[in-house]
Amino acid sequence: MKLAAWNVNSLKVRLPQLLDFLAMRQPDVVCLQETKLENHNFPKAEIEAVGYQVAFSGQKTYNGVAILSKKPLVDVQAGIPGFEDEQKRVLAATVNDTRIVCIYIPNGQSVDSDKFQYKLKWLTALTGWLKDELTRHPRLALLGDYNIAPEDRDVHDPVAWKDQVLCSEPERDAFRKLIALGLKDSFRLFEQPEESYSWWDYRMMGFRRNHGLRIDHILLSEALATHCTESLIDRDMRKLERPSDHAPVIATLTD
DNA sequence: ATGGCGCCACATTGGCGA
Repeated sequence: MKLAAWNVNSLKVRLPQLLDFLAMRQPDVVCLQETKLENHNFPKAEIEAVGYQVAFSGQKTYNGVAILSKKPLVDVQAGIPGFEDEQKRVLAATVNDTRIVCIYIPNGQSVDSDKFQYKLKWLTALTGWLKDELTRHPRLALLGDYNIAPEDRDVHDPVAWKDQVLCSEPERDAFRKLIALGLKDSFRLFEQPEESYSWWDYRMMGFRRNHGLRIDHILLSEALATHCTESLIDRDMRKLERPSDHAPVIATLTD
């Protein structure tokens, strides 16, 4: 089973690239973030036409998440239970016996902003819910845009980014609390190229200069991690015309 | 250096992302 996560930065604009990605990589499950579409505008027919079922939770302009799957999606759940949130950032569904949790963690803007406090509260709520979810679903994958670079090696310029949003200690501590639930960062299960990133600023030729951060992740529960054979960042999608600023991340599991 | 790019909307400028 091949799992993927991709922040598309507007599915309306990026639908052709998504269809190319599906055709080229043939993922079994894809978690999308920043669809930026209300549900009635979701391109359901176009995606179903190429062999995927879809579940989505969107809103106008900002946020929005979706799960695509070749196999049926069951027990679909939007949002974190018990956590009031207008922003559409979480979607969970079961595929076969695997629980797929698609997340778009808040950006936080800057460490001294209200949005940063929202990010930390959000992460606490997510972690509390996942602890329960893991007892119900030992086979669980947590995929998406985390807006956290877990370590300095995930940052092109750790000195410039030190204590800045996406790299600060409170955010990295929240990431470690997710790991402490028994989740593995699939990317780090394998030897990887130096300076591997999943997001590059559109500005100042960020991609060409590889000025990036690794903030998109696929975390796997122990039961899934032992079956993971590959995990990579698909930089090819970032090279296309009108790319998303994020590259897809992919993890492959044996059945 | 608070610039730069890309997307969106009560749009032709401002908010937001990361």
